[in-house]
Amino acid sequence: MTTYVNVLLPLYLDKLLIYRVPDQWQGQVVEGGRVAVSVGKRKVYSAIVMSIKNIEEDFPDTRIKDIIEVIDLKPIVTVPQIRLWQWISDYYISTMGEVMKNFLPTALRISGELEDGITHYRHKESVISDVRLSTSDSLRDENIQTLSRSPKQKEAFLSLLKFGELKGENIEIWKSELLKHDAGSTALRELVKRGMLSQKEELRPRNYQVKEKIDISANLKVLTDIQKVASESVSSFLGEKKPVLLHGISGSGKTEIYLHQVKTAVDNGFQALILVPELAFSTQLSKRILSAFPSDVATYTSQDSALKRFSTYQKILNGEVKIIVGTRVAVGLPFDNLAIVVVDEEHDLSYKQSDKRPYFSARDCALVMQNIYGSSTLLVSATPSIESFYNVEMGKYAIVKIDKRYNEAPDPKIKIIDRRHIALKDKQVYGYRFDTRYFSKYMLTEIGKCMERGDQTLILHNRRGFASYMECSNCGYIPKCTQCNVSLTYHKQSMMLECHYCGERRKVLDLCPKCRANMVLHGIGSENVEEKLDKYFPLASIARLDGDAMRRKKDFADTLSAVEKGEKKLVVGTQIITKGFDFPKATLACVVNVDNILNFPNFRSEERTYQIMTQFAGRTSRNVAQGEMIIQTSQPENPLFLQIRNNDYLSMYRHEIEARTVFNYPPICKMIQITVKCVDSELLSSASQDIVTSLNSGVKMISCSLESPLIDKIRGFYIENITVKLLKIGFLPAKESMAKIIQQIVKKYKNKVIVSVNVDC
DNA sequence: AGCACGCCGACT
DNA sequence: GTCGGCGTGCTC
Repeated sequence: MTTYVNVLLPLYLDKLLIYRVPDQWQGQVVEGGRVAVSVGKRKVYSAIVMSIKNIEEDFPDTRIKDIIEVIDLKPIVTVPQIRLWQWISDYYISTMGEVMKNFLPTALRISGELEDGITHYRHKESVISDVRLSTSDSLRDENIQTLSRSPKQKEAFLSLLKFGELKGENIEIWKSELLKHDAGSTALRELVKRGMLSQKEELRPRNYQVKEKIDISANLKVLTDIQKVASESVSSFLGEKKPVLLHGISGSGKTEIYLHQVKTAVDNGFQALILVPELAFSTQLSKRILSAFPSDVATYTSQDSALKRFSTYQKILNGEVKIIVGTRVAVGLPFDNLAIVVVDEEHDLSYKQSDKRPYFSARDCALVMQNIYGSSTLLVSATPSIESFYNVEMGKYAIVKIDKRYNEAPDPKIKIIDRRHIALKDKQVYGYRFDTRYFSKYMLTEIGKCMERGDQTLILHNRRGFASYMECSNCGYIPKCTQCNVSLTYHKQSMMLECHYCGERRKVLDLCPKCRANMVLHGIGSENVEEKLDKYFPLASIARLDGDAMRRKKDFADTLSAVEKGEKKLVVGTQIITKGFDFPKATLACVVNVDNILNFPNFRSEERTYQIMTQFAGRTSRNVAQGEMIIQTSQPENPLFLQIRNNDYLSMYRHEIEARTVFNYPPICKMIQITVKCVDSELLSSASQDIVTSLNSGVKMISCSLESPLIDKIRGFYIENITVKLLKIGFLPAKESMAKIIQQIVKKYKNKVIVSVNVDC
């Protein structure tokens, strides 16, 4: 009788591998636990045991290796968790190995190599090497006496007594812990020399407490009458196991409502998951959620340290934590009795993983989790995604609306300015030529008034850098990236031309390299907006919050706290300033050029513009006073602006659904994007043409079109997109035939072109 | 996806 | 003679 295991490896592999369990590990392997195995010639991985088989005679295949060791005696994954992973792998046309790689914290993996037949590897997580210090408890007073003339050593010794734990006759503590409590390492060395301390190197479990900073005194607020009514109808729909879309304007207290729902679940002994957008963690939102619950709560995001993620993962398994506040990766955690999944800011694009496989949507996972875990789904937004609202209209979701603000603040006043007239009309007033092209007289006047009031102004500009591109005034030469088909962005502060796609940087050119004529600047970036405003309002202190500023974490935090304190009167920023930061003193929001967002070539750009504008306007309504938003555009006749002004979500929705029906876009159909990349443009076009042909003959679909994207070359790879539209079939995996054909194609063109498939993009 | 194996050009 | 280019095929 021999035991074999089928294991899942964190590799791009769509099958399980079989290993033999040698006698020494008999009876110790467990389904859902990890084993260490060697793969190929020299790699060692930790693999998850998916099934165990006992067979009378030996397996015929001689390639089968033995497992190296058993790592877990208890499962580290749960059955529903694996079912969700499997759904993600099937639906998004990925592999289980990749899904595992995406969701299993790195600390639960092994790194190692096989050398000369000997395995050198270590568990990243379980133990770290530390020094255990101990001192005799009975000699404590005597020792303190002796140390009276060595203040440093005495301090260290007292810390040990204070923070150490009593173990039999001795008081013990880990050295690394003690060093955190004002004990110097020299002092400790002396104490050891004097014989008052003994030290021993030991392996220490890594799973020590990572405490969240939680304000225990804070708790859930009592709901207002309006909130109570909404909360009760949410409860009753969720009771019927219907997903609920909670549609409430900003400032209506949606957070309080879902926190009460979460509390109910946890009070009944269940787990709860609150999903938040990626950027929400630098904002008030996560602090507010964390402060609402005195214990049982942990965060889980890809920005948390590996150690912290490991610790949180274990705590969920051990039942030490009931509530998870996390970004999209948190859907892959080992829940087992999950009662509710809340998706806050449900429309946010960061719920879709778009930078690496699997290209999953955490919002859609939340709905699938309802089938897997039996949990309820609560989607929350002030500006729901068209998809979710469509599902309400189709009767799949229930909707609960709140139209009233918590503090009864009036709607912000929204003014639309025609950019086409700015240069002509306002030029004479200011006498400048260049500068007045970008700010209307109205906008500048309002900013001035806002400053006089002592309030803050937020200025949104969706482009980083100083100028979009440089051009030769004589021959029209434009500096472009060598690796990507885009013009380089001019960054004045660093005096560099930078590619926003691959990061390539070059020195700024003063003269055209071809004809030695002067170079001129075109387009305006956030750096330039900041500079221009500084000219108009020389006495104001201006903060810039954009990707460039955010890269330096410390500076960003400093700027943010200055902004939150109200020290900065003008705040210039890219999209991040529209998200959940609190600007307590902001009463004016300006959009320099909304067309940058609106003209983005994507079928969702109008929806996004509506969402961003509404969210941005909401930044000014934290106050009781009426806020104002000014939007500059070259197409004020676009009905979208009327919808934004009137806060008329429904009209926007109807308009969008009509357009998407005519042009056949989601949510009317299911859309899959296949991206084909290759360094050789000829090979690329023949391969992608071939892919379209085989899809057309093999899959039943509405349409399949091939087009070059706007940026058709990035990092030296030429790119073509194939857009496939299929009939909507809910959350069933893309038709098996589709997946199969795509897999065949990927195989056929392997090492020639790179094919990636993005479902529901 | 990695990564090793394998078969042909320019070098100490 | 060898180093190393990247085409091909496998991972129990």
